[in-house]
Amino acid sequence: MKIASWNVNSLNVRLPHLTQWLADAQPDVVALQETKLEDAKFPVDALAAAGYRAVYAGQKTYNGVALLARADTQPAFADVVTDIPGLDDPQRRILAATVGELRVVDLYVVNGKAVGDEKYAYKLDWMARVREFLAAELERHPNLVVLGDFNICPDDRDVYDPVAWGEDILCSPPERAALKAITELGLHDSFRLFETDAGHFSWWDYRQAAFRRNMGLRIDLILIGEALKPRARAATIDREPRRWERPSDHTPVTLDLDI
DNA sequence: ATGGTGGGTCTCCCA
Repeated sequence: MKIASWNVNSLNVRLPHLTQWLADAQPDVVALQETKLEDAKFPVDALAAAGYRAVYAGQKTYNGVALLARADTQPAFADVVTDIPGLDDPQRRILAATVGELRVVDLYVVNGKAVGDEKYAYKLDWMARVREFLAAELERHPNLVVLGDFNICPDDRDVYDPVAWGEDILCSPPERAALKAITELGLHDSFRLFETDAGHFSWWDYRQAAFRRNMGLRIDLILIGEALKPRARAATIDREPRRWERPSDHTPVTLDLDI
């Protein structure tokens, strides 16, 4: 099966891109971020027409996450979770569900704005709470996939100009440590099982013709538990939708699993 | 250091 993650930056604007990409790439499970839609406005019918079931946790204007699964090949979603237990947070950034043999956790990690900002403190606290949640999920569900927009570059290979970027937001040592604390639970960055070179990115700023100049970052990740590691067959970053008219600033990342 | 572009509750906030 093929599993994918895509920050669409407004599902309202990007619905035509999404349905085109679903038809082209034929993923089995898709995690979306930044849908920016209230649940009542989620395009359930358009996605059903495209062959996909959906679960979603959205809000107006900001954030919003959703999971899609092919209706013809995948069973209904089960055990849906939309909040980190014990965290009272109105921001819709997490969505967990079981799809057949897989437990899937979709994350839209806090951006953080700038090192030292109050949003940065919220980011680090949120990551620590997510880590606790994932530790519990991993105990219950060995076939765990954690994917989404992590808003953290794992290391300097994931930054177009690591010297210029330095220890700024998305690359600061505390952010990287927070991500490492999650991967050290036994969650592997699947892209790095197949590609060790620098220069592979999933996000490019809209400004300064960053995409054309490949001035990007790799911040969209698909992490898999130990049990799934031997089942991983290929990981890709599909840059094609970033070339389309009026694109999201992120492009889809995928993982093929022998499952 | 600044500003560039794009999204939405659209002359401000967020990324």
